[in-house]
Amino acid sequence: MVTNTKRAILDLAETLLQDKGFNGFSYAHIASELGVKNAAIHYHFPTKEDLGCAVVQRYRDRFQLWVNNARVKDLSPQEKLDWFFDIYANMRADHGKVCIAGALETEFNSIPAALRQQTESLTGELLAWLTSTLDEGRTAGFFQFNGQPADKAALILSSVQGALQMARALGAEKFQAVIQQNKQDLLVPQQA
Amino acid sequence: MVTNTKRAILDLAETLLQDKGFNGFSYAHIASELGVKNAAIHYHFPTKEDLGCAVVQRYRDRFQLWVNNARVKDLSPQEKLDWFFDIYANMRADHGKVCIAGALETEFNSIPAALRQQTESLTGELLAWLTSTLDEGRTAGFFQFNGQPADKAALILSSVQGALQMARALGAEKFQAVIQQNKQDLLVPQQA
DNA sequence: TTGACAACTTACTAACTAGTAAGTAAAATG
DNA sequence: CATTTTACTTACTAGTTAGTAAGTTGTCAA
Repeated sequence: MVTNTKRAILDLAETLLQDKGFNGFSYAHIASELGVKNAAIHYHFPTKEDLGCAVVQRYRDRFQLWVNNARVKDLSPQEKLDWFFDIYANMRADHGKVCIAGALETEFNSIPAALRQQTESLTGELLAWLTSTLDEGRTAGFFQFNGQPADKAALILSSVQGALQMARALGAEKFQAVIQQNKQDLLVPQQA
Repeated sequence: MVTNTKRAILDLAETLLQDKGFNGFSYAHIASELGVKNAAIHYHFPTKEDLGCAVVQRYRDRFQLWVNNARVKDLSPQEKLDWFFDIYANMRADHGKVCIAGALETEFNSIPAALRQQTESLTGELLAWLTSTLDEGRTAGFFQFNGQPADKAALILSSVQGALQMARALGAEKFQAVIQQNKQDLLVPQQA
C-alpha cells in the first residue's frame, strides 16, 4: 500500500529529476514543497539513492505496463512510433522536462551505484522496445532504413533524448524538427 | 596573459563539467586536485557562474578557431563531418566525457542565468556550422536527405549529444552505432 | 630601493546537504 | 481494551557548499 505522502514524494522527485537533475534538488526542496519535514522523506526513502531508484523503477514499470498493454501492442508500427514520440513531446510540453535516462546519464559519474544500474536497465528497455518496433515496421514494409534495427533505434532514441535537452537552449521548434526529421528518414519512397 | 593556475583551473573545470555536470563538482574538488586553496579559484573566478561561463566561452572560441581555420575550412563536406564526429569520438574515448552543451542543457533549470546564455550561444553555433556543412554537402551531391538542412542538423547534433550519454549506460558500441547510422542515413544510393 | 600590483594563503562564515535518534499521535490488530 | 505498527515531527549532527576579508610573498617597473 502506497500512502499519499509517499506517492507525492515520488511524483515531485520525478519532476525535480527531469527539471533540475539528480544533483539539482534536495530533501529540503521536496519537504518544503509538500509541507512535511525532511525526516518524513527519510522515513519513506532512507537515502537519496533509494529515492532515485524508486523513481526510475516506477518509471520502468509504467513503460513496461504500457508496452505490454493491448492499447499499444495492437497498434501498427507507425502508430507505435508516434505513441513513443508523443511520450517525449508530452515531456517537452510539461515545463520542458527532459528524459530521465538522459538526465541520469549526464550525471552518471556523480550518482550512486544502484541508480547507475537502474539507468542502465531503463535505457536498455527503451532501446529494446524501439529496436523490435523498427524491425517489425521494416519487415512489414512500413519503414525503410539501412543497417541494423538496433543501430537505427540507438540513433532515434539518442536523438529524442538530445532533442529535449537542445530544446531548452534553442526552443521547442528544435524538438519538433528532430521528430519530423526522424519520421522523414524512415519514409518509404513512393516510387524509385 | 593567462597564468598556469588559471589555465589549470579552466582545464579541470571543463573536465569535471563533462564528467560530473555543473552541480556535480565544487571549488573544493578543484582546489584539492590542483594543490591550491579554494580562495585561489575565487581569485581567478569570483563566482562559480564566472567559472562556468569562462569554460564555455573558451570552448566556443576553440570551436570557432577550428571552424575558421584552413585545416577544416578546406576539407570536403564528408571530411568536415568526419572531423566533427571525431570531436565527439574523442570525448567518448577520454574517460567517457559528454558534450558540454548536453550537460548544461540537462541542468538548465538549476544553473545561473549567464551560463544558460552561454549554453544557448554554444548550441546555436554548433548547429549553424553543421547546418551549413550539410547544405554544402547536399548541394555538391555528396549527401542525400529529405527536408531542411537545419532540421537534419538538429537531428544529427542531438543524436551525437545523446549518444555520448547513452554510451555511459550501455557502452561505447552504442556511440559508434549512432555515428555509423548517421553516416549511412546520409549516403547517396549508388543506383536507383 | 621603493612601491605597486599580481597571485596567492589563512581563516572564516552562513547556508545548505544528507542523514539520524528519539519522541508522538493515530490507526490497525490481536 | 491493550499493544503494536505506521506515519510522521522535533531536534539535532557532521560534512560540504560558495563566497569573503585580511594578510603574505614574490615580481617588476620607476
